[in-house]
Amino acid sequence: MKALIAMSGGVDSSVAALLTKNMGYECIGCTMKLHDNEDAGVEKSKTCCSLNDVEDARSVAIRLGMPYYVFNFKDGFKEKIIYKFIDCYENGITPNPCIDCNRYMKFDKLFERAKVLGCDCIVTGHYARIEKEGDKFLLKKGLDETKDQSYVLYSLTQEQLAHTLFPLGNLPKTEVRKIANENNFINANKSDSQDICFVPDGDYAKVIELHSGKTYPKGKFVTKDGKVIGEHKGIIHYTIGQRRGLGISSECPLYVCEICKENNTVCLGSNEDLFKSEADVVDFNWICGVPAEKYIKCKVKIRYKQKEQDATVYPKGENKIHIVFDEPQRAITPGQAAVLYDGDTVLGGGIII
RNA sequence: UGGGGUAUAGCCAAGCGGUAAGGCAACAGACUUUGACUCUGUCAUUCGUUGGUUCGAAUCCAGCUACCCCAG
Repeated sequence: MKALIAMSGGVDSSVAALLTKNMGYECIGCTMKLHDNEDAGVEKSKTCCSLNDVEDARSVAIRLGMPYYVFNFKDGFKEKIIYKFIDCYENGITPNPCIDCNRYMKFDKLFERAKVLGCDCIVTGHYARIEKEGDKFLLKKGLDETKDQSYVLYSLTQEQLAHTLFPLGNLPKTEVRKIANENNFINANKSDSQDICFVPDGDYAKVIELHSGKTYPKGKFVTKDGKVIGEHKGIIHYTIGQRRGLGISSECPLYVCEICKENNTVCLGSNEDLFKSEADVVDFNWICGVPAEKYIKCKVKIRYKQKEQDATVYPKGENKIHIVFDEPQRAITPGQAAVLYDGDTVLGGGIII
């Protein structure tokens, strides 16, 4: 059996590579070159695919005695992730590029590449599990609840699940670090990645302006009854539920309640104003391949790092659902993923509109 | 121009003779493979200004300045 291992240069994928090799697979290590942070004039090591990261990945691959390649996926990444990211923000929507990257890069382009190289499966360092039940593959949470990444993998199909390995799914993060240390991996104590990889300094709006070549017009901050209370910096700077950076002082903290692209306005209100009980979700992927036949009671996560919430889900055709939460949820945000769980098992997920 | 009122941080604001609360904003950390939320921390040696009274003044008194209101 032959495996293509996606190595970011971090601890997780390095340990995943080791474990895959130990399972007896013939392994090929690779790193996807997705963008150039160096171009943006930033060199920060906390992100994926910088030169340093490539060197770290290569170092581990060599130590493990496996061939190692760097794939240039910059064009595809720009097309599928960065441009979509920009498009969302321009329309007052808040994207999750990590999910798109998994979907279009790791489990599509890289998947294709694996086939070309004659690999039977691809391997990543995600904290999630794949189990087979009958003739269906199940996507389950990582055993380490604090690191579980099943949320960002909801788009996987049966075909992809059948040819994917998540060697870290059963391990706690502490154990992964320990294995890395025991094997003297160069990145054993490297900090976890965070922030959007193509936005290394946290200023995503600047990156949008850089890539789009546009500037975005200022507009009005309004209250829900239409009163103008200030000027915003352009709608790309805001997301639902946001408090920081509004620059408006008032009796109580103000939060972004609504972004209106048509009027170029941002509606502000209190924390209470953010709670809603229903959401519509499109582009929905049922992991098992077929929609539920009727409504189901399950748990739903509407953002990464949120405890899943009880809800009733109504399937609407092949790839849409309507969600009614038992308790109103704070800041249900268009563009973010809603992922359904039955216990540890991911039922599916889609994009909130 | 008369009469009255108010001046405390970027904004709002407590303080009423004993050594500058609090909220909002901002900033810095923590958290986090998205954006957010959240949490922690920082943020007036000085109270419009100049004098006076007092052991001690943001607090009391007087002048000046600015703004607001009512008259005209």
